[in-house]
Amino acid sequence: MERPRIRDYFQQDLSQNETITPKQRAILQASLDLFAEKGFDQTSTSDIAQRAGAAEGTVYRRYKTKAALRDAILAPIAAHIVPILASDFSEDELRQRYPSLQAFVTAIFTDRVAFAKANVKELKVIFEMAAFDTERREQILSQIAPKMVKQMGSVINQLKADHLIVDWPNDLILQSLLSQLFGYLARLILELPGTEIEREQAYLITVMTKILTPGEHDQITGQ
Amino acid sequence: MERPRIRDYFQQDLSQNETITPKQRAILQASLDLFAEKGFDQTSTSDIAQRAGAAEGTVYRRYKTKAALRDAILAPIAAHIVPILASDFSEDELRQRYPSLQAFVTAIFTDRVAFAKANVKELKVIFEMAAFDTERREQILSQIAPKMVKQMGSVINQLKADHLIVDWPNDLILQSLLSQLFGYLARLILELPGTEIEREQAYLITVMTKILTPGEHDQITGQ
DNA sequence: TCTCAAAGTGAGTGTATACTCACTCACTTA
DNA sequence: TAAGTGAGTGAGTATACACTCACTTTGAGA
Repeated sequence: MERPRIRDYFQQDLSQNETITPKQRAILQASLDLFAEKGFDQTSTSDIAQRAGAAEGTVYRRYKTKAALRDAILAPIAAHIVPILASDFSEDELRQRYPSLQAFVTAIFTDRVAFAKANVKELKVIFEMAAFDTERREQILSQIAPKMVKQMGSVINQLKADHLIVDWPNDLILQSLLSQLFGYLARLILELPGTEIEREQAYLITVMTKILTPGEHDQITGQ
Repeated sequence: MERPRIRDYFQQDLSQNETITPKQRAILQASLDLFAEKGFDQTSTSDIAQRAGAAEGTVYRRYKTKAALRDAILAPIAAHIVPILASDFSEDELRQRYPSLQAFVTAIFTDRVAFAKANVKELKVIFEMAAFDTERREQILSQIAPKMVKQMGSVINQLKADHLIVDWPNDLILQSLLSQLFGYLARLILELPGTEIEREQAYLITVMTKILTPGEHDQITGQ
């Protein structure tokens, strides 16, 4: 495995923002926690102040509005976390040819799942935003989607050329893989009764491999 | 196809509630639309009154609180729509043995997808609730999940006995199928750039069939 | 020890909005 | 036609909450 610890990006980014005081850090943390627990609208600024052990005025010292506070939380997610989850590959990885399909699937998804697990709260907040802020959703998607299609696309094309995977349109392939990934993440985020997570993860990889394996049933029906 | 028009349940249920006046119906419809467009918290009762062409007082004549209004919308969804989507089969269908895997998958999902399409707004509202109302989510799930596991389980067991599908644990099979279904629904609900929906639907069935088809790669790895 | 700037404070303010209530009006029944 | 009923109304109320500002505390540098 040996891949860089992706989870650090977030911490990094938060502390890079000039010098952030302990109080302000507490406010960010409390906001993130409360937004994830109750949702943005259900969280009042006085809730935040209370949880952070600060006065309400302190919340407004750095962030002019409640929305700006939310944005300060979402910014590093949009800037680092989402691209990582959605598309970024190291150059090494892109150039590498995968010996087997299973190797590819394992390489791509293992660290992403681990990363998502480490950032459940952030994902919850960003999903809430994505659900009703149409404009912002489209903005983020328009940045992510083409990159993802392009980067994943080149790997997929390689695998296709090596006859390691099924010959379907790339967007359809991506859709079914992402569905599996998000189905799994949904269980994490919503804390659904998730028997043994380890077993699910192994299964996830098996299913994805199976979807991609070339075979006789690959013709798309009903066309 | 020839299956009963499931989408009528909702209309039915709404009008069954004693005698509902046109104004009250307009208020329910406006609420549903606005909740789906902007979310529950972003919608004020005066918004609703305005959209419905009624006075704000009229909103409160039948529904004592804004939350009660939301519940009046969610109740029929929880009572009919979600069970239909999630589990209910006609007795006929349960007794029937499916000649092929593809026939099974097609039968199960075609009408569900059609049904979901016809109820996008309702699904959006119920998903919003499910995201942050932990208690209610668990309540609904505890009603639905066992029924689904039991009903789908018996069909799955039959198919297993006939060696038509892979021999995985039922919950894992359900999870991967539902992931595909919800991945598809998410595109509908969020109105993501969805090239041609017809193609996607045919693909959905193909992928599900492929996941279920028995084969050599079926051993779950990393166990 | 004093000074100054920045961080922190919390009582106070304006506004949005959930909800109420005294009233009107359309309609039915006697 | 008179009385009664209940749906509909919208100005009014109480409250919660985002945001402000005059003031206090902290701590680094002289």
